[in-house]
This record gives sequence, structure tokens and C-alpha cells, in this order.
Amino acid sequence: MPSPFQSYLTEKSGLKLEEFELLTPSVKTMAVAKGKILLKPGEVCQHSFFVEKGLLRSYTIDEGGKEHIIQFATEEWFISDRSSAYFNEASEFYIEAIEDSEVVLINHDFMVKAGGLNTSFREYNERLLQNHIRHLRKRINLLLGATAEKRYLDFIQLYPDLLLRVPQWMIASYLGITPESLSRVRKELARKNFRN
Amino acid sequence: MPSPFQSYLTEKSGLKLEEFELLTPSVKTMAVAKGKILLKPGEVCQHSFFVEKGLLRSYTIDEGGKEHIIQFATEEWFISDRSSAYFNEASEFYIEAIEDSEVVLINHDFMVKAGGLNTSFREYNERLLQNHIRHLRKRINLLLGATAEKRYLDFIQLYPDLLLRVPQWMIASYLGITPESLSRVRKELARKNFRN
DNA sequence: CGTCGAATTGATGTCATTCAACTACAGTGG
DNA sequence: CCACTGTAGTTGAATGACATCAATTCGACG
Repeated sequence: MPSPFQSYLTEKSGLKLEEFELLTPSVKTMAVAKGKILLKPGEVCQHSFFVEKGLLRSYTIDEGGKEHIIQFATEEWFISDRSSAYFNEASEFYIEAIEDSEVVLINHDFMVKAGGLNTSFREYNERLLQNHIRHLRKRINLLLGATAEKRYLDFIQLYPDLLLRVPQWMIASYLGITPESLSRVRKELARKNFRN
Repeated sequence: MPSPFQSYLTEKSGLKLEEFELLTPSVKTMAVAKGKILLKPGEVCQHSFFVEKGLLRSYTIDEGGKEHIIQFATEEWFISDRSSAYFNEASEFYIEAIEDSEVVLINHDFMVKAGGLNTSFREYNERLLQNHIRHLRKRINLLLGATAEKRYLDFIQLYPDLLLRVPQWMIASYLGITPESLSRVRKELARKNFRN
């Protein structure tokens, strides 16, 4: 029976099951415990991680020692340091499990072979990249102008499921504000919603 | 004799001159006067613009009427609303000429045909996307933590040439601060540099 | 020379940070 | 089972960074 990764990929990318068989040597599934770090700054990112179960995050630590969360990844999401992997550079970030998780490791080989098998896989890959760009651009727009409250509202709209699984201070970090500020924003929102 | 676009592309993408000939029907060069708007919110972006000469910018206007500059593009840069073009959505931004410019219009057809001719062109295209992602991510990191001063220092490091060509209030908009704040940041930097 | 937008400067306001104290709660080891 | 410890979250007061508003200067260009 197919793994969640297999099902996901054959559905989304048009990769056929027989084709997938050829790629299995390039794929490993792995259990990672909460708190486990899969990538550290300075390392070259060798894998894309596909989350079958659980929750990961990527983040940087700046000169002042502050964390900035780049991305969360729940079930059926990919997470990696694309730039590090693609350009073979030292990564700037951490990838860490927030919950006990099941993760598929996808290496460069997989991508090359899959792309060779199948033009629809290449198209799928481009769609992923384009989607990523759109997402980053939206986030930039928010950061360039929106107040903490607007950013938070946008977040809960986009990721309602994450609200329940991610500690509040991480959400604050993702939004670029302090946990204290987020706490106050939430308080204020609660107050407003009661008056309506 | 080859156009700047042609030279650039053959050099960077490995597209051959003969191959380029086949694509000429999909390419138009165009002079655009300073202030001319090439894309408006609501339109679907039909072209990527390659700047042969001059300077363009892309920006959004938020609910409060404030501009947020997404990108500048000088000679040998591309600018477009990728997401709008790729996903066939209404664009959210303006693309406008800051100087009198010469621009190459590249339509969807061009990309498909060029990709069909040549795998090295596809690779080039992927490199562009990956590069774009890296760039956006760096900017997010700056916006998530760095002060106005750090952001400005980063900007002049990355785009020293733009400093001379772009009005200051646009740089402020790119950095996500007001023109007044940028003026003060610059004053403060000047003061510091004299004392050393 | 006069006009208009860009840039600077000052006074004041606002939003978010910082630092500190306190509560709530989960996990650990006795 | 309970005390102990550490982490998350909340709240308050003081501070800081940047915004806003208004006035002035600067500079390009007709």
C-alpha cells in the first residue's frame, strides 16, 4: 500500500505509481521526536522534508540571539532550505520538529530523476516554486505596512489549524512581534468581539 | 546585430542564436516614458518585462492608500507579477517606469517555446525562480527584526547603483518606513561616520 | 524668477518593545 | 502523591522606535 507521500505525489504531480517505484531508493521515511533538529545553520541542506505526520518549523537566529520563524509545516507540506539545497550554500536556518513527527527525506537525486521521468512532474515542481514566491510576496506586503493586529488576523485566517498546535510565542515570532505584544493583541481582539 | 536581451539570454541561459530566431515573433521591444504604467491592479499580467535601458518599479497600494514598493528593476533585470501571470489571477500591483526606458515584452508563449527548445533554458528559468525565492526570504528576515538603519545599510550594500537613481522616498517605501524616518536615519549615519 | 515636488527638521503621538512581576500549568524526581 | 522546577502566557510601567503633522528649505525645471 502506498505511503502518504506516494499518494500525495501521484495525485498532485501526475507521477505514476510505476514511476514512483523507480525512485524509492532515493526516499527515506523517518520518525523524528519533538525537539529534534534536522538542519543547522552552516550545514548544506541535503533534503527536502515532506511531513507525513506532525509539525516542523524553520527559523533563523539573528545576531541579537532572537529567533525568527520562517515557516511552519504540517501534514502534506514540504519544508527545507531551498536556497541552500539548490545553490549548495551553507544554510542560514534551523529545521526542527515541534511535535513528534513522521518525515520523508527527499534528496537531490529524487528531484533530478523524477524530473527526467515525467514532464508533468517538472510542471508540478514549477508550480510549487511559483506558489512559494506568491506566498513570500504576500508576507512581505504584510510586513511592510500592516499592524501586529492585521498580521495576526491574516495568520489565523490562513492557518486556523496551526493556532491550536503551535505555541503562542512561535506565532509571535512568525509575525515579527514579541510574545507580550501578541498576548495584548489577542486580549484586545477578544474585547472587541464581545462588544459586537 | 543582437539586442541586449538576446545577448543576455544567450549568455545566461545557453539558448542559441538560431533558437532565438524562432522566438522573435513572441518578443517585442518598446520604449516607455517615465511615469508610464505597464500593469495595474486587477489586470492579469501578460508579460515579463526585461529592462534593456532605464528603471522600473513594482508596487502595491494598501487600503490606507499607502504605496509599498515590491521591486526595482534596472538594466538586465526582469520585472513582472509572476503570480498573476502564472496563475492567471488579477494582479495586485502596479509596474511603472521611473525613468525613460527600453523594455522587452516577453509573453507566455515565449517561455513555453523556449522551454521546449532547450533543457538549459528550463534550467535557467528554474535558477531565476530559486534566486527570486532566496531574495524574498532574505528580505523577510530583514523585515522580521532589523531596525530601519540595518535595513537601509543592507539596501545600499545590495543596490549601491540604485541609490543614485531612485528618489529617497521610494527607497523608504521599499524599506517599509516613512521618508521622514529615512531622512533621519541617513542623518544619523552621516554623524556617526564623521566621528570615526 | 516662480512653482512644485523632494528632502529636512522639529514637536508630538502611537505602537510595539523591554523588563519585571506574577499566574498557570506540565513534567520530573523524591 | 506532592513539592520543585521550568516554560508559557498574562499584565503593568517605562522606554524606544518609528509615524504623523506641520513648517521650512532645497533643487529641478518650465
